[in-house]
Amino acid sequence: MSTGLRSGQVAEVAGVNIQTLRYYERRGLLAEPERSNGGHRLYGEDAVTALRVIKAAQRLGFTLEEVAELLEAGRHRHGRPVAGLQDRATAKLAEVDAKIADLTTIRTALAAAVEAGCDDLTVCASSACCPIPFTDLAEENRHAGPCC
Amino acid sequence: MSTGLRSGQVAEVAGVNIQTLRYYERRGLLAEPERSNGGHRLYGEDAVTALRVIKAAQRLGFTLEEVAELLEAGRHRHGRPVAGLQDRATAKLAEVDAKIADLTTIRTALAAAVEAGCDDLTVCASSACCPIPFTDLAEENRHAGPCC
DNA sequence: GGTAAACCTGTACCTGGGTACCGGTTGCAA
DNA sequence: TTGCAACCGGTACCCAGGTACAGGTTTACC
Repeated sequence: MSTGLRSGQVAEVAGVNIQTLRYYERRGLLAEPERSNGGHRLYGEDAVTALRVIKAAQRLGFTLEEVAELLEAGRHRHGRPVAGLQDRATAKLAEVDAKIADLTTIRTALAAAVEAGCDDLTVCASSACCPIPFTDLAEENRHAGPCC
Repeated sequence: MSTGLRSGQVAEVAGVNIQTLRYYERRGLLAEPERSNGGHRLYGEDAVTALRVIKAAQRLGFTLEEVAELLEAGRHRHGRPVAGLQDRATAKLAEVDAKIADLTTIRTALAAAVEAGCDDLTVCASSACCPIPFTDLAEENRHAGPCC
């Protein structure tokens, strides 16, 4: 049996904190590795791959909870696609689109404020000529997303 | 002197929680209002405006801390523009642009994964034909922003 | 066999933006 | 005047995704 990588090495290679490894293990994202006689963790190369997958999924907008489910499903899939991966990815895509749209609105307002040379927010708020759409901004729900 | 609005009314009109009013007061975002003899808060109409400003600024991407600074600066400006409002808005604009760019990258990867009908992330990670750019995703720093 | 670095577990803390609960007052109307 | 809703201050808790610290063991190298 290969001796395996120690936690510090895995953390270094994957660019994460050692504590994060243990955190992911607790959260069920990372399989429990072998141990040395003394109880130190000994990881296989696959742990590094697993970390890359987690990081990538996170970047794609999945929460750790969702990543855990996806990985769990992958663990006992038998040739079949992971339940809902396609659906979830499609839903995420819609979320990302919504976020982009929202940020674009924000961007427009911000650009207008810069353009108009806004001086003081409080004054702006009670001046008719300020381009910042205070009311609209306050009204749209804050964390864009067609979410639950 | 006008009797003023009670906290429940302000909260209702501005669409925030009563606790939030007190929270903003603690954070220095909302001026301390008058009090009734019994110690109940009595707000003027301007409090509602102030809340709209805060909410708008938040939506524009400023943190409460930044909003507090901006308002504080506005409080003792004497005709001059608020120190740095233009600069900060411009910087925010750049941040927002960076975020949009980042989300666009994400969107592309996500769309590719959907398009390719990806089945299982773990399998994808070790298959050369998967379009998800695992390495790139993991490498780009996670919270897009040219920030500090 | 000594010693320093790496590792172990468990628990507490961090950020940001609030929200909830508690036991005790006030305000207002009938 | 009595009753109940609204309010008060203070403190604790929520979310996600980690990070830090304390105090004790193990590993690795000389």
